Amino acid sequence: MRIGELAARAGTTTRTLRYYESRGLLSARRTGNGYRTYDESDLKLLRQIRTLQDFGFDLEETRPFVECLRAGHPEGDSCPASLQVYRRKLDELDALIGELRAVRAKVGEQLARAESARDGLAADAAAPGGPEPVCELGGEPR
Amino acid sequence: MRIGELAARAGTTTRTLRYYESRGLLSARRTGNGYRTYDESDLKLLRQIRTLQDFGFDLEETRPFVECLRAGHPEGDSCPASLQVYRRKLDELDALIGELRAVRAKVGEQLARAESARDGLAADAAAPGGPEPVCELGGEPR
DNA sequence: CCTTGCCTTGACGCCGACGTCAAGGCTTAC
DNA sequence: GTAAGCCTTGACGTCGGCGTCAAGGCAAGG
Repeated sequence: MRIGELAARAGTTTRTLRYYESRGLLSARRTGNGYRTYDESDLKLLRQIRTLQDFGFDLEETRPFVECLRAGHPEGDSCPASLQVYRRKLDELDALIGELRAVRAKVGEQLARAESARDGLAADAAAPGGPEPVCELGGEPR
Repeated sequence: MRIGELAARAGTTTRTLRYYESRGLLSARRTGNGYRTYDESDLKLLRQIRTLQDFGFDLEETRPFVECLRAGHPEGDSCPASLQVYRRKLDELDALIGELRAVRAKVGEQLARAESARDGLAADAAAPGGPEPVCELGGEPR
């Protein structure tokens, strides 16, 4: 099949396929007139890349999977290098999720504080004296 | 104070401050020789921006906080527009965290599947008999 | 023959938040 | 006077993953 069909079947664009080729992730045979041709194995490879991309892997991280498939393995993750990428990605995800939860907690705190400050503005103004009763909600949302 | 000192006190660079100014987030008086000058309120404003940036807010999202401070409010989040940004960010974070957890689960699954496939492979190889039982486990695409 | 619809390579555009270099001016210290 | 260390504006570079032209070639149908 030619590039347009492959792109359509993989749910992407020809531009993307040429880009992958430029990055050395996808290769193509050529017909007499210079057109790229692909077969089912290329589609499989492409789908592997797209799946990983959907998971948030960047292109370079898909390379081991691609090479694994090219080496004749049944799946892109049939090779140790691919498993390593999985593991690294899991660590990254855990770290990122942790950071995001910490940020979420802080932003939640800020919101609560700011809201109670607004609510408490009248109360504070009415009750002078004590040091800022600034909302001790240590509560974690979620 | 001049731009270098402000940058140092805020833990950032002069380039960043000029960039903020170009984006209309930070303003500066000028001395006779054209140098920018800042005061403590500018530092406060800048720190507000940096804090939000650390939380992952993009620059545009800090604008309401900046305008709130400029309007004379004691805190950048003393204004409704800022609270709205907080709420939007909380929603975004929740959504993002949810997606990441879903991805984490899927990647974890893939890893487990691939690892057990490898284990199975070894077992198959160790077992004398069939010639090349190359992995019929898991989901075949297509 | 002409249009339509594929395909080719090449190259610039985009986004965000700056980094980095260029070329030059002011001030202060020695 | 001259070097050091600030400052100025302007402009191009970075990173990823493509989008979007531009200019042209090839194949098939009417």
